[in-house]
Amino acid sequence: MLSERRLEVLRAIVQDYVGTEEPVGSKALTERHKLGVSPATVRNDMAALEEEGYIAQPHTSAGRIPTDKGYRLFVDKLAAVKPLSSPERRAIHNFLEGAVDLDDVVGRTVRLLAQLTRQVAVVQYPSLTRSTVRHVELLSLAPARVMLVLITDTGRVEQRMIDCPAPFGETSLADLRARLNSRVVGRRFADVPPLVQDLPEAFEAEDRGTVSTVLSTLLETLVEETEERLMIGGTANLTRFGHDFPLTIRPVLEALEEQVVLLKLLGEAKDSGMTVRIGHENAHEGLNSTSVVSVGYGSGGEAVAKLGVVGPTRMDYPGTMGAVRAVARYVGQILAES
Amino acid sequence: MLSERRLEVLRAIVQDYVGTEEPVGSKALTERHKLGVSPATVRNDMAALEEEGYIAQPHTSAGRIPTDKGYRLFVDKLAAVKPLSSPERRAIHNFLEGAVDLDDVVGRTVRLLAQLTRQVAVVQYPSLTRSTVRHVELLSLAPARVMLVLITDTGRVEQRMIDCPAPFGETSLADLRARLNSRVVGRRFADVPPLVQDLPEAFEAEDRGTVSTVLSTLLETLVEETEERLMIGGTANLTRFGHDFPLTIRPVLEALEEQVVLLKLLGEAKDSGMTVRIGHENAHEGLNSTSVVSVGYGSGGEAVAKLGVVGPTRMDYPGTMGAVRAVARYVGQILAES
DNA sequence: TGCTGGCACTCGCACGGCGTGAGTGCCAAG
DNA sequence: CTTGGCACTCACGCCGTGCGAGTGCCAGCA
Repeated sequence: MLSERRLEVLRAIVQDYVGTEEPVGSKALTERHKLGVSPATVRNDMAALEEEGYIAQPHTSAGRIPTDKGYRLFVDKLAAVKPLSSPERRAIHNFLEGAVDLDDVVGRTVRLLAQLTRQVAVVQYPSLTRSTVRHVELLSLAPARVMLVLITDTGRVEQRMIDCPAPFGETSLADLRARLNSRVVGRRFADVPPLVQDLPEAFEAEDRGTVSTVLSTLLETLVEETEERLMIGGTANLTRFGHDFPLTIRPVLEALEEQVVLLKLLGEAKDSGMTVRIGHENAHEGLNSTSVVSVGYGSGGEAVAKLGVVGPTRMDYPGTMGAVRAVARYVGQILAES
Repeated sequence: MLSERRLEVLRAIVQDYVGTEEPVGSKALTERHKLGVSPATVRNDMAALEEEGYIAQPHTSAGRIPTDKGYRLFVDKLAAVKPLSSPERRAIHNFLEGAVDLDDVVGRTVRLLAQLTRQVAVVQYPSLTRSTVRHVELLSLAPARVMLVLITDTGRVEQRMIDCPAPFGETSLADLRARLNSRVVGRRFADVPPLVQDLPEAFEAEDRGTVSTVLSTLLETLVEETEERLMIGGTANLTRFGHDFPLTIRPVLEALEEQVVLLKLLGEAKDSGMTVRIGHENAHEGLNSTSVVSVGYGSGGEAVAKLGVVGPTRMDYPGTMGAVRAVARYVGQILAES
């Protein structure tokens, strides 16, 4: 177990390195932090910390920088999430307040988060699986062509074109629309399937094929079409990464373009509470020199999607975590209102 | 007027510089191209071209590189758009063929274009103004709350929440829905306003306020909500820009994040035919060292939106223009089919 | 008049040696 | 266990040099 002071030294190293982006030495440390000991002592502590793998030197006889393991210890034990100032909170609220629809909410959130953290922001659209049905609409576009429109409580709208096996009359359509809505409105997606299973039986034999087709399309939309979408922003902040550019930035940009990768990334995070993945903890290779801070958000008490930021492992964890948490809360609030 | 050979020299300079990314000298030129004259002659020609402002030397006694003006002359007079190979065409077609909805079409297009040109691709969603109405749906969510859903022939779906001035019955709603659709389905957006103007008169006095509200929301959606959306991709290709990184890439990433800037950029392009804006011809400062190749595309013969790529001024213009034009054609085709 | 080979000149760039200084590890004393 | 002292180590920046690609000019030739 590391002594109290050694942890303090680690904390100081992380803070200084995050601030200056330069390896930090024993002398500079004692000058900037009142540790109450001499540089020589700090050197001993540093040697111990290095032994344990919490810090490393880029070159012999240069200062130390934290390792992934060091950052991990820092966020787990040494860092308190920094709450935002109240002007900041107000700014967030005002900024999100003006949103007119779901796209706008997500768009504003992503810009806000990018600006606040000065890093790359990722916001997942509220997931379909956990939300509830607000309305199902059926439109007859042609005798044997129906459009299914699904509206969710988070304001998301999905539409599907359906080619029916047989012509389907207006009255049957209205009947199906009414029955469908009376059964599923207000229900969570996961609960829908058993509720509509027996619907075909209520119809004439000739219509049953179409009803089944519509139902299966609806279920597909609910389940399979839980293909999550997301929005990213603040990629320009990547230029602040480091001086050794192309090598660092390239794989990150590539990873960000692969929505699949990002979705997996967010998916791996805990469902509740904040998740911080540091450097090599990220499965995707391109993100090995970045950290991802993510958290779930939702309209009710429950999380329906996740948002977060991607930045260099050398980031201001307390500040970033504070911003991410605050934004998630406010977005949840906004979603609940609309 | 420049002699035939001098134009030929300019063409050779552009081609070589695009290929090697290095200033090109007289000797190298004569070696790689059979100009039939000696380096000394080429030197004289280069001096003349420099005099006219078509090329410049980065440092005294280094090779020449084309100026914006030089590229302009090149694309206007010296370059033929390079048609794609037929395997490439087939690949485009196959890749776009599988799209399931509008988002998917746009997403695939942007990835395709980025991959093909190895640059940043920008695709505008089909504009609302020029398309036609496929269906208007009205849903009663609460006694005085109506949702308006607009479906366009390009597959786009827009929804709006409407708070009614007075409760609005199901029958009135059905009535309005029927009348509305019979008048506007198949119409171009621009033609809709006069067609619905007198609709309120057909309703009871108590409903007129609501009908007016719905109509004005619809018109707003049609016109004001022509706020174009767009999708970008291939930002990772920016890393191939140059060696003097952060300075070059930063403003470009920033510009790309501002959808407004991009929309203006595409808006400035000609409505028909391909537009190439080179370096400082771009109004936005961050894009002064990039060129933008854009073209309109549409489902019918007419353009409904634009797409293009953003790359370094030092780009393969013939190839890029060929790819952009080909992709635009195929997308138009796909849109017409669906 | 226009093209060519020759020639002297320029200057960016890569290379190698050198001095500097921040930072380290070790040690002996408090 | 802490502290001051001390010798050692490199990364980094600076500078001078040589090289070579490229230029401009000029005189000769078709």
